[in-house]
Amino acid sequence: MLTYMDPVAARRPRDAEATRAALLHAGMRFFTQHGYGATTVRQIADEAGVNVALINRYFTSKEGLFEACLVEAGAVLENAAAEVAPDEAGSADDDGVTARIAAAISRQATGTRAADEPHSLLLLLRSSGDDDAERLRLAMLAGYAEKLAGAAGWTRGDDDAVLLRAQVLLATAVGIAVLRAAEGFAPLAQATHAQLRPVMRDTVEALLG
Amino acid sequence: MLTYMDPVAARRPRDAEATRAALLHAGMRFFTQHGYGATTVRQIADEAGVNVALINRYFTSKEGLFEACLVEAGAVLENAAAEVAPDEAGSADDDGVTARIAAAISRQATGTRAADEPHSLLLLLRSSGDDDAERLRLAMLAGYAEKLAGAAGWTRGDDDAVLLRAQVLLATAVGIAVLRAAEGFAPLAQATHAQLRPVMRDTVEALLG
DNA sequence: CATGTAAGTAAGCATATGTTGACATAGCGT
DNA sequence: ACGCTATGTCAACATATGCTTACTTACATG
Repeated sequence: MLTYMDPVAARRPRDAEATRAALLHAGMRFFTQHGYGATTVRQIADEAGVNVALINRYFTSKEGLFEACLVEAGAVLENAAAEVAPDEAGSADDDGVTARIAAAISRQATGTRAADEPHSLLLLLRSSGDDDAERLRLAMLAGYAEKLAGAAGWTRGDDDAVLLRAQVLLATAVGIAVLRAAEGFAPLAQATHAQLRPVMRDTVEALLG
Repeated sequence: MLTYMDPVAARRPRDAEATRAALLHAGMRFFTQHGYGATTVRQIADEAGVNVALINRYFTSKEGLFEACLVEAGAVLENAAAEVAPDEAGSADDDGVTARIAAAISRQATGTRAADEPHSLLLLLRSSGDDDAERLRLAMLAGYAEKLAGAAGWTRGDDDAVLLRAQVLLATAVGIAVLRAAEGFAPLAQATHAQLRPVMRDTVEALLG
């Protein structure tokens, strides 16, 4: 997890860690919004207020930066998943579980991220064409779905039908993120947590209840 | 070396309409799969087996081709929507409606399109950055959601809550399309209509029932 | 202060990209 | 057969792109 610093306060001169973080942040923003191929290294460097060559210094290549962004997005998502399934394993309280999942998904979609903070789920939908990155992002998405299924009592080796339903639930979360990214898609794009949660509640209940 | 016309392709005779269609088809494939910015006009022309310059002849620019692709995707989607809501307005048979919607979404996701046939919903998620194209794709997505809501009895001016739920349903369809595009995302990516339909049945019931 | 090293900069290279304009040719009406 | 026009080809352009190389500057350490 990164702590993004105030870009003005980030004037700390010659701080390798800070510029690395700035590049990572800018990369996530652009890769999420425009995809890998449509993003240029100069855009990223400008956004980060940093020289272009430093991308290659710190991340070897554009591709390297992209993979680093994927890993970062995965870490963010890991946190979100932890919220869905607290590790107290004893909770067989189905009603509580579905409610918590619904709330988590709704909050993740409507969550007040800083305006410049990219939505991690969206980054995981972006492809660079590179096989390594492809496997990485696929594994993260699959892992997230398994975590959802796990919250409903599923474990590896169990019936695939449950996992399929969890993946459809993930699909809903993904679709909401995608459609909300399109400004003007009312009422979904402007829906608040209070409005979205009951909808998700019904959806989760239908899929994992 | 002169690249004369492919001798195997039997010298397609000069047919403006055919090459226009070939370019449109190739464009849809590439724009859908790689996005606007990551697709090059030379890729499209090669795929279509046609000279690059013809893109500009028939569509003015890469941007023009993209907009034409959006319109084409909208037309395809229009057909799919017609399947959801046959125009016989008298059907207040809620159970039949939800079942039909679920079947239509499932079929749209798992449908046996030719392998090279792009999924229209996915193209509508791609952005070129151009404002006109942006409005176009947004209107198409919104229209599709309204059609879903309409199948559940909603009409313009009614409670937004119903439209919101229809949009979440559309989000599910979108998310499924996106995740199925990622090869290896089992079991969703390999799910058949028979497997997916009951899942969608429950989802639609929960959202619009 | 001197100096070695980490951090940052500037310029350029090789290739890719969208677009254009001049040219070629097939096919049709006359 | 002749030429006209729609259709298609080719080469070039201006710029964009990812990356490397040689250079400069700040800072910690002696």
